[in-house]
Amino acid sequence: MIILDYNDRRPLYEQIVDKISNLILKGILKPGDKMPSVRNLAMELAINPNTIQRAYGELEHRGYIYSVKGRGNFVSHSESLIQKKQEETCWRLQDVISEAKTYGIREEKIAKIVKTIYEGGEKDD
Amino acid sequence: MIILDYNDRRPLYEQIVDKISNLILKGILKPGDKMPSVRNLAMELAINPNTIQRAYGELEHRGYIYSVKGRGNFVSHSESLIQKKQEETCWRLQDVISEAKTYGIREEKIAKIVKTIYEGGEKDD
Amino acid sequence: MIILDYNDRRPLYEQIVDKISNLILKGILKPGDKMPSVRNLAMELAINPNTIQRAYGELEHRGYIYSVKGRGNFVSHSESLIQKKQEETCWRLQDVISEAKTYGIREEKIAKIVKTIYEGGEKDD
Amino acid sequence: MIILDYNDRRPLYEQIVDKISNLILKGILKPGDKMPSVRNLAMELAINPNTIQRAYGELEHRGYIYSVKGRGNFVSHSESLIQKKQEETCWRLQDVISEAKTYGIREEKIAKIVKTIYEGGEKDD
DNA sequence: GTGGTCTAGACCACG
DNA sequence: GTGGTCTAGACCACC
Repeated sequence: MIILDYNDRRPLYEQIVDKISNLILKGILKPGDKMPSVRNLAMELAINPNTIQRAYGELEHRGYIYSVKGRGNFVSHSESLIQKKQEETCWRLQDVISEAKTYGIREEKIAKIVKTIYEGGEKDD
Repeated sequence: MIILDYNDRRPLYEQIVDKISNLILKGILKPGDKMPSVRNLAMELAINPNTIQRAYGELEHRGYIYSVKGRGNFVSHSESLIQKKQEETCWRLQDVISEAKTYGIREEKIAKIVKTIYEGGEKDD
Repeated sequence: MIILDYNDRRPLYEQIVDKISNLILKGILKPGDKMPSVRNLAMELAINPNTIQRAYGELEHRGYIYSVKGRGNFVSHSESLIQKKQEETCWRLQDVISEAKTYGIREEKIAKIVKTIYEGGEKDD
Repeated sequence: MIILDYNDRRPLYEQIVDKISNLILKGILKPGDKMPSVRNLAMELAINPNTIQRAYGELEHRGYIYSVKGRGNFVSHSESLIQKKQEETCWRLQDVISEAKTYGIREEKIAKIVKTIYEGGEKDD
């Protein structure tokens, strides 16, 4: 379900946070679902439980999951999260498009990219 | 000419590389121009000369400048660089737009963002 | 009668101790009343009987209830308990008010809060 | 400057976060001040550097400090923080006062406590 | 079995 | 020297 990239310069725990929060935002992990236990996921990914712990801590901090001692971690019943993600994505869009303009990429080129993505297919990291 | 952001979590040398390469790509620093000396720039930015050295090294590595022993560093007569930058930007565009699609941002929304950026002039960090 | 909050980070048994001791202090459970049996309450709350057992143990330890072998648990004929609770609350009052002072909350503000609470009736978690 | 209480049930890192954020809110640590280095503070408190690291991480997360790699941690130029603290304190005030009412503490009693604290002295944990 | 905290010690990147 | 990440292994509280 999660694949770590050891060439990625970002820390492992951050990769995990990203991957899992995406799974939640996309609805693959649903509110109330039980997350894999810290130790299990650590084994599965062949990394130290502390690293998972940290990722889960961050996810809890950001409101994606909540933990119940002695029971496990669960996906939270978040609502506004998807909205927040959308806003953030809009900011990034503006950044990249401004950059594109600065370096002389033509407006039509962007339109074309948008079109191929929204019509054709997918691309799902 | 360059302002460092100490809150930025990226290393200083990377910020400098970014800023200078942008100045070159935008044509503000022109091919053949002499770069400020390592020691001068270090003084001006109030940081360690090692850090400038490293930034210049990286810039040379990427082909933005070249150094002449005993004379200083100079902006390269690069052409393919801007093209490379454009390609890179295109990849980022595709990434972000795919993400936008995934999280349910509508195609028109993006078109609108593109339009406002390409019509009104703005944003030139 | 009791609602557990799985988001609360405190242990379940502590929540139960709190809730029940409050019911006793408020006079909703009266001295001599029979407590629900461990197994019944466990079923009702859909949790492990061990947890109830532990809560009852703690309540007995604090003098809120007493147990009679083979017959069940009963609310104590406590008097000093409410006094103890009052004292404890006074300490907390002092703490919070001192803190309020430290961070520049004005005396009148507190007076206002006290007034609204003691006049309007409210808040009975 | 900081004293740890090993009897306190809260984790060490949380105690540290509390203590330091209070020092900042009270103005004892001023914006821009350099924090003690992770290793130094760890030595001074005779605990593991990781624990300090975690406390600093949390403080950064909450906006009290910011870190510059290779340079150190610094108190941030926060503004709204004190306001946030005040609001939080107000909520706690309401909680405790409601509780006081529930357990039959008289309004005058509270007024008296407030008065002695705001007139007489201190109490500064 | 679960999560949570802490220690000890290592390694990296940055200045 | 600084902060940041990760591992290994321990111990605790809770269920």
